[in-house]
Amino acid sequence: MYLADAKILNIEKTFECGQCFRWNAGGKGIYRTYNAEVYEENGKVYVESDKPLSFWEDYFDLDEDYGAHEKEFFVYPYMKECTEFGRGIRILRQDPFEALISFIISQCNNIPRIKGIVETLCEGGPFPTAEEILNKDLTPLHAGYRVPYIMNAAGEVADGSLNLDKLKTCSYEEAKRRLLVIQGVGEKVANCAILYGLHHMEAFPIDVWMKRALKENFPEDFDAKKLGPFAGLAQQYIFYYARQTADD
DNA sequence: AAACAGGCCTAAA
DNA sequence: TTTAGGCCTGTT
Repeated sequence: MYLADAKILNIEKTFECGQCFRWNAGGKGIYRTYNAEVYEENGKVYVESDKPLSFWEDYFDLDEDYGAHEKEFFVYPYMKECTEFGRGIRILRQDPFEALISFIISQCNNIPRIKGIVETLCEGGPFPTAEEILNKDLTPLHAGYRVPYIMNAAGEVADGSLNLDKLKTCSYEEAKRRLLVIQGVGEKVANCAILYGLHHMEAFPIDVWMKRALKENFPEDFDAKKLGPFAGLAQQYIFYYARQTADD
């Protein structure tokens, strides 16, 4: 199925900019995850999957014209090179529960290990539901102190005290206030869950990489709010640029 | 061997 | 309101 022009959707950047953990390179220009494959051919991006095209158009946020929002980023001149470098990244509309659990796992971990733990949790199938997680033995994850955090979050979702779908429709502030109550969810994890899982585009997660990038390349009085309602996209450009140009 | 990795929690000022 | 130390585990 034809999905998008590769200029609009760059799959390599989108899957490797750090927002998701289950898409993996499956050959030249091909990315796979459970039951789906996305590939690029002659400047066009295609998807093969049981799910309908409309699902993927939504998943890749293709209705949104990112170019129209990028102008707001340039209140900070450094955003020019970040944006140029990252253009083609789409902020994925991921499943909120999967995003929440994945970013709980991400704390104080590196990407290969995060991916390993998430894969083990999925056992080759779809991402488990909250109920399935509660019935699982998580020992094989070797996720250490994060395990009780995972169990606790799954418990809240399973018993209905945390309704993630509802948080999609309320304000960014309200969603964050609710998520911060969960044990193991702090400012950073909450913002990741909100941006990648709830798609509130003003969320601006700051991790150690972002902290360094902001300190080195932006004024002392940097304020994410000045980037406008799509600050989360700006964050992705900054983060991706910082990581890709790091000399390690 | 010791330090660190895409944080968070708690205790203490 | 900010800061230090501990936390599971795997890798360098």
